[in-house]
Amino acid sequence: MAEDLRDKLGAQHLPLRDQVLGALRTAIIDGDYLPGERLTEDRLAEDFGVSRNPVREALRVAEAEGFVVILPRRGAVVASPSSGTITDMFAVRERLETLAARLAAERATAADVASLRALLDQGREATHRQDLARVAELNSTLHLRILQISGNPWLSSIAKSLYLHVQWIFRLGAAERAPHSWAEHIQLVDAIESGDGDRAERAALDHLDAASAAAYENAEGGYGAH
Amino acid sequence: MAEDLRDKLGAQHLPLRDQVLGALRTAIIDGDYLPGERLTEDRLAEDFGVSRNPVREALRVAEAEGFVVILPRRGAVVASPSSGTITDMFAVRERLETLAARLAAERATAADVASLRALLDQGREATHRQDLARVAELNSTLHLRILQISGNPWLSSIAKSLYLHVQWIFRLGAAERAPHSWAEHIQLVDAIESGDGDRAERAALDHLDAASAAAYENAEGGYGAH
DNA sequence: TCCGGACAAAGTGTATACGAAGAACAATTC
DNA sequence: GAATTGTTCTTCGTATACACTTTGTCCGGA
Repeated sequence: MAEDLRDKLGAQHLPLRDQVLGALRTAIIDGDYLPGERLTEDRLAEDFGVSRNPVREALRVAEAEGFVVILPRRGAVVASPSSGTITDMFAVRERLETLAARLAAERATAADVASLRALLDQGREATHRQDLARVAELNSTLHLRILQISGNPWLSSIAKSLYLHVQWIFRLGAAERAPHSWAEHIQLVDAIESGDGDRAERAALDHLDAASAAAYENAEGGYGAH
Repeated sequence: MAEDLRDKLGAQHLPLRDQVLGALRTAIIDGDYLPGERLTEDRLAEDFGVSRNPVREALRVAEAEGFVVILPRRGAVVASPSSGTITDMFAVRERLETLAARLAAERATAADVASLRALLDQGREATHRQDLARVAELNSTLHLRILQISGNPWLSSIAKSLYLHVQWIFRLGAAERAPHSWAEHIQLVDAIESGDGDRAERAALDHLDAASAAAYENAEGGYGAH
């Protein structure tokens, strides 16, 4: 994995630390670095083809985001999401994503709704094609888009971070939970379009409950809480 | 301000980056560094008596926490909380702190309640003594303690970060909002002790509404949204 | 006076090297 | 076998260097 990441990183010219952070997040979410795995600075620096400084800066942020745990003088390890973590995360998500749905319903413009519908269409199509990776991607995009439409930057950034962790947990369990969630998505977008905040909240809640149930099922497979 | 901070930093032996981060947060919240003020790495390094590296790492985290804004190749400036920020923050806090109150009500042990009551007592006493700084401190401690009792680390860490920003906004407006909030606090602790989640949520909501109103009033004074 | 561009200064982004100190683990000693 | 001692691996922090951007200044020309 050292080479492909290094190549990708050379291309753009965002600060290296941000590229490293992005690559690190992705690597963790994708399971390239497994929970509990030790991440020494030298190793990461070599994997990403950069010096230790950008790595260190990326690690601190990754710690703040909950992807790694840093033990002073002992270094960083990939965090280990436990089943307790899942419960806690969904409890918070329930509060935040329902708020996002409400705000989105109250504030969405016609263009916003159109962009959501477009994602829905693409999702249906991708589902038809059995393109699970694409479906998962559209799923994310849809959620993130709703957060953005909510127009509350705090809400958006916090919920986004939580959402990344949800994705991580699903990936670890190797499940996609693709097909059955689109019906819920349609409900949600309909509710947002209606402008009815209560209804949007309810739709979001239904969706979350289903997602939460799936997460548990998925976790049963056991990627280890330890 | 360089000297006193430097002295404090030398004492403990947490990683320097964490000490710097703490000192930086405090300096920003206390208004030692004002919104919009430029924070060059060299300047901070000198203020805190450390080299650039720990400063840089602290800055990245401070950015993630929303205290500073970093523009690539242009450096960091202290963030400028706008009145929109206040609205947005309280909308999120309303969702999260009510959840915290509910969870705390459902999970608090007798010892937990006792520790809250102790804080309440100290608060009443400090109010009597007109020791506003101490009152503010106890206020924070109480809130943070409730978050901790909620037993949800995600909730706790997110709400804590938001709470710091609320403090910041109050400090910028130079208001303390000390006396009148203790009655609400007592209601809240009573509700937590009762174990009634709904009641605790309601109490937290009342408290938040009052705090939010005060924040607006405070902001009217105008520390500038720009 | 105002504009535009050359030039200098300041500051970030990144790499590298080095020393000190802590943690983990193995080897050795009693 | 338990305690002690070394050794090694790393992190943590400092210092230094340098390329590259951004910013600010100064100057000449319209």
